[in-house]
Amino acid sequence: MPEGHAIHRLAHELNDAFAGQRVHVSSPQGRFEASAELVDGSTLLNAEAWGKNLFLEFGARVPEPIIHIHLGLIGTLRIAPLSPPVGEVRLRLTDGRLAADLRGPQTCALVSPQRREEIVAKLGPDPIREDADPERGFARVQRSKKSIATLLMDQKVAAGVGNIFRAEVLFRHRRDPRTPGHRISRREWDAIWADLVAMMRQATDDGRIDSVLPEHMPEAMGRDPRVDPHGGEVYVYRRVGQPCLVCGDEIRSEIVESRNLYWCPTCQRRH
DNA sequence: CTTGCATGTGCAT
DNA sequence: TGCACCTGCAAGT
Repeated sequence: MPEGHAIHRLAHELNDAFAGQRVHVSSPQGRFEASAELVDGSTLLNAEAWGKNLFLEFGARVPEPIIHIHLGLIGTLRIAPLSPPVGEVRLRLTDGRLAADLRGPQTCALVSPQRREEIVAKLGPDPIREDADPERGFARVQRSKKSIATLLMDQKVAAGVGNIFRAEVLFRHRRDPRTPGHRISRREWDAIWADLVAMMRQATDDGRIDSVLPEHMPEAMGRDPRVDPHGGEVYVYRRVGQPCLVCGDEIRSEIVESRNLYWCPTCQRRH
């Protein structure tokens, strides 16, 4: 579920299902019960995504209560026809026809508009948002000795980018993931940013990450047509030991800062 | 049945 | 750098 595109998609789905309506808000599991009661029966004004963060704005009270949700690694939020909750449902929104169930989030908290601004202020530009300023991301990259792979996972550099997008965008730009940030030129950053915008917005529309370009389609390379469990066609993500779709060399992986990093040692060089 | 792993983050050491 | 946390699923015993 949880890279930025999935959160933006969820915001759209929640708005389509509930925005402008009064909703019943509950916490079947109980862990969010007191806060759920405070907004129960009020109108969902808007659901908005910022990077991997989701904000649900409710009316009928001043200041407006906002539910801040971050799915973390394992959280899910799914909308389905109303039926009795199954398992550990932290938060449920329902209009009587559809129900949105939140499970296993890293964060589900009632916050004030001020608090929400503090959370947003800590984030860098989000490629999916129209208001994003890539300059802020480049400023951090340019003065850092950290690798571009590490920097792309930094939410202050590009909010919403996760392990799949960082691996795929670096492949698409033939860039060695270990290249220090200060060696990334302005021109290259602009190209990487533009690609993140394109890939992440497409993924938001599609509900899956397809990074492989038409000229490298897996069929042409004799690849097993089964797509990765994350639900898309990728060049390097989780393809350790398999042949690169471009050069045929074996895709490598290494754990960097406790996350798996994937890359093609032949296609991705320090140039 | 048990273990390990996952598209993530923050805090302690 | 390591670990805790949140949950579900797949693979192993």
